[in-house]
Amino acid sequence: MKNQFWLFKSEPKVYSIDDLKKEKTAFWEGVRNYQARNLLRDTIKKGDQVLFYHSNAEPPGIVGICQVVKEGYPDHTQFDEASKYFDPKSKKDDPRWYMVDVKFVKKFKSIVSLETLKNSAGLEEMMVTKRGARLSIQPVTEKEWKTVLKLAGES
DNA sequence: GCCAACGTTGGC
DNA sequence: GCCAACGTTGGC
Repeated sequence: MKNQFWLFKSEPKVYSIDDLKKEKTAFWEGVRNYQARNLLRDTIKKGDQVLFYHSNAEPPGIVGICQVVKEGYPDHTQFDEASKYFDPKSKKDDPRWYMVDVKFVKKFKSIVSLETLKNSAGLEEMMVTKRGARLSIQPVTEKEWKTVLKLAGES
């Protein structure tokens, strides 16, 4: 199947593009929202490309690209009592939460800020530009992907 | 730090 | 199964 495009949000204070650059690959842990879980478990495939978005940042925006290297599997932090992502209601034989693995691809020379996204033609329907769009894993169209790369000066 | 938006929980 | 209360997200 043709690769799909996504946008993953992360708070840079928790996990930034620089952390991923340093570690090369990472588990995308801690997603605790059912809609996002369904995407991680069922829809996101190996090879899919991902815009890395910094939320709760100054400024918020897209800072780079990563790629899915392992498809959805149970998020081990849900069973770890020491983790802030621990979920006492999740069963080992019926895990509630899933994660994927991603690898670093590139960091943009400069951030494509949320403000820029909102002011760019062709991105009017992009989920992240809509108010109240809190979903941390969002689908991105190929057209939106290309537009963002152009804005970043990377295409 | 405020608060709007929205998801989840729990009493009934 | 409704919905009020509560918690979280995340821009500003």
